[in-house]
Amino acid sequence: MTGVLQPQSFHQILVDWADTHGRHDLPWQQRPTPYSVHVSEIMLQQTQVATVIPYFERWMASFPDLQALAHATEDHVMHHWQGLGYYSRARNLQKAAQYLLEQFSAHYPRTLKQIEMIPGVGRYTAGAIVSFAYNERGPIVDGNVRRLFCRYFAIDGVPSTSAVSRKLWDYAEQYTLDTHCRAYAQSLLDMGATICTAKNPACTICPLQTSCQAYQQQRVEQLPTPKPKKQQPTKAGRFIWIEQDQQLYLEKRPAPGIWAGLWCLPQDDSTQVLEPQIQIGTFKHVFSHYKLDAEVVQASPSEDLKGQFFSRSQLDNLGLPTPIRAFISRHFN
DNA sequence: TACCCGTGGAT
DNA sequence: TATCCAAGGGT
Repeated sequence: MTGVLQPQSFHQILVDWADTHGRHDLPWQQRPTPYSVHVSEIMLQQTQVATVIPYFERWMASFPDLQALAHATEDHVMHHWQGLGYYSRARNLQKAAQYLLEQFSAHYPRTLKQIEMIPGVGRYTAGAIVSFAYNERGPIVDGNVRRLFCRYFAIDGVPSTSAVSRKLWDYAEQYTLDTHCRAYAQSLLDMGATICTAKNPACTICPLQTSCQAYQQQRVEQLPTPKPKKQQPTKAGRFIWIEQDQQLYLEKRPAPGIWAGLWCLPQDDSTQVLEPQIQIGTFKHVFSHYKLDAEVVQASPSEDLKGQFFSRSQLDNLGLPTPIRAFISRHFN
């Protein structure tokens, strides 16, 4: 039995391990700038690396810098985010570009505190930007670090609770040195992604095995403490199909709310149906916190339509929710 | 604190 | 098929 390593040793072991076994070829690791790091970190929130890569490439080609993003149309921005989910990330990213343009003349601030004031940037993302873009000291706690630390230090309790979260950030502060900052931050993420994984962790080849407290206690599979989950409700939804002259009527979804900023079939939230309606079709969709059981019914154009009619080719340049785009592609034309 | 906010990969 | 969960932040 042995205790945990001191920060210096811990740091060196991870940096050395990552030099050989870490990831070095991800698109956002090539010539990182504050902007490219910022974009990639936002896209990577709750989203797998493989999913992000093509989105990142398209984004950087269309919005190569803060100016391009700040001046882009919202529709253009949302079209680039279509399918990634959590669409407030995209709207916040553009807000951030406008904020940085106005407040900092398109130069990212240098301090963690200032970076954390950028719309959509929290404590983790601020630390990541400082680490990856500036190669300066920026503690990070994300899902990877959470898993690694909960196991390495044998931290009990649900990580999202304030007490455990505070412990995790305390360890992050204590174990983040001011040397090899970029490599260390990346090593934490790589360890979490390839060794200290949620399922079937590769303890046998882990460079921290001998001092990992969960490993010594044979509790690797039990940590971090899983959050008790509640059953998600199923909601019924009704969407309206209005077609005229080979064009389909869509409305832009308001913020806040689901699919904010995306174009969508108008939703009918009234509970009572006055008359039998012609049904175009149905679809089901699963969100992170509820299920949607939807039907789409036909209607005729009325007076006060707030949205617009679009031809099929025009739809290609809009941001639409994934299940709505799928439904339309099955039923339009 | 608890909930809101999407989608798709992995098992 | 069901469940987990993947570089979180805002309210």
